[in-house]
Amino acid sequence: MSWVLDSGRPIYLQIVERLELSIVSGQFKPGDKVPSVRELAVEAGVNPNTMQKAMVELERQGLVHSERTSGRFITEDEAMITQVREELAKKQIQEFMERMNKMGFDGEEIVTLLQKTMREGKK
Amino acid sequence: MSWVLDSGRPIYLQIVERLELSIVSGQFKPGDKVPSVRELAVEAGVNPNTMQKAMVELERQGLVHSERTSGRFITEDEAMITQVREELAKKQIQEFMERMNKMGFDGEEIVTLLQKTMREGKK
Amino acid sequence: MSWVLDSGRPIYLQIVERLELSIVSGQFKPGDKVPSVRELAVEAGVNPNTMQKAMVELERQGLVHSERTSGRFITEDEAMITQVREELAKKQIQEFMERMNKMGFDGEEIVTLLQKTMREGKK
Amino acid sequence: MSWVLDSGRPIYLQIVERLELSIVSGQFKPGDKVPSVRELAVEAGVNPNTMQKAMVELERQGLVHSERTSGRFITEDEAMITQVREELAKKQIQEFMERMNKMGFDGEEIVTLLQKTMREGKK
DNA sequence: GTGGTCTAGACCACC
DNA sequence: GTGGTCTAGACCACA
Repeated sequence: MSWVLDSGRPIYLQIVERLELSIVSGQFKPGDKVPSVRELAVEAGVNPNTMQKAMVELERQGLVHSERTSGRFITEDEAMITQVREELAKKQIQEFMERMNKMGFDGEEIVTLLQKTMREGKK
Repeated sequence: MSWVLDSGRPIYLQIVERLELSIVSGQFKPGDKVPSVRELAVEAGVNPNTMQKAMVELERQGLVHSERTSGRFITEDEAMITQVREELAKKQIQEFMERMNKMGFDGEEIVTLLQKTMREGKK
Repeated sequence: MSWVLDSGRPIYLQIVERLELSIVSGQFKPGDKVPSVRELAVEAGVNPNTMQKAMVELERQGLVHSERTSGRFITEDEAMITQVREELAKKQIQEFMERMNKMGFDGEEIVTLLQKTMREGKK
Repeated sequence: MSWVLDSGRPIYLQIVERLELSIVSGQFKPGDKVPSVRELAVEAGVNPNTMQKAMVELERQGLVHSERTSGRFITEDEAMITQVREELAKKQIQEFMERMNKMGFDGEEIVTLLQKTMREGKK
């Protein structure tokens, strides 16, 4: 048993993930201007370079694009956003099932529990 | 947007969770002797006080109990373990659904995707 | 007429290009160990971060991969190298033809001159 | 591996080359008046002395000549222009072939690729 | 020793 | 003001 106590995860990747979520969940809409690297860095309490690194990654994925002097913008390619949304979902599902499996729940049990939880949630 | 970058979560609680998992998943079995606080602290790379705090919490829950002179042991009350197992599962499920909801997936979609993932996993 | 006097080109991209050439031309062979970021940075007279940025780009392309503690290595996927070789060639050709066109040479003339140059080169 | 990162090439020579191109490509026509050194220097964002040096070189080559009081003019000797055009072309070709050779393409391959590129360009 | 990450602070080009 | 690049120097995990 050797543990990494949370968050050996690079900050810039945590930021990337948060921004991906903001985009696929519609908090940022296609075409929206993204706040400047410097602003975001201050908000997040990180160095501008770290934020920059995160933005570069988002750009590589095609979720945002930068206009030299006017800022960064969310892609207007909604198919791209949908695709990322599905990738993120898949990742969430796999991690979730891994954790559940580790606790000894098999697929059917998971589905059953999930449906039960949903039913309770509706009440 | 104001961010806490990962894990303001107290270390000892992260440890508690990991130990709970080890127990409900059967890595530690009912009646097993738990390694000494010092050993565990070294393995986890944390201060013994932190590990101690984690053990106290597990005791409070009833998952382990200490025999004054001979050390700590996993509870033999399997019902208790089962109960914790289900609580943990419920927590996982709720967190999972929260994250999925945030991405705009509703309950039905989640179940569908999950079943699809299971089918793929079997191949 | 507004000029950028050479090399507004980022250093890290110039480095990337040089390394691509070294790889596709066989100076670095598949599986070869790449000198450490720090060594390369000293040789090139740049900051290690700049060299790191270049290596990350090469990695993204798949031309090299890094082994956490033992260093970086040229990919052994020769098809990948061949592909990059062809991309680089295509780029060279297009830039060349653009320049020649700007001087008023059309395709046929270019080929003719090129063949003439080759014949002279052989003497 | 020891690198000179781009363009130790003197600025005035880079300018000379650009002006040669402007002439042989017909942007400046035989007999045209050349803008003043000051104007050109401002456009290019260089020191007037640097631009002056470039003009002197062009004069040496015979591509422009200065009329003491009325300014500088492009030569009307079209044969001279043609000659320079061919020299520039030759230089381009040689540099191009050098680069391609370095990547391991031989003459025939180069011609083949070039013709292929031309065919694609026409579509 | 390796790669990877992060910070702090600077300069540039563009508009 | 924006994004982009670069330097200098630090710390970490891994083995």
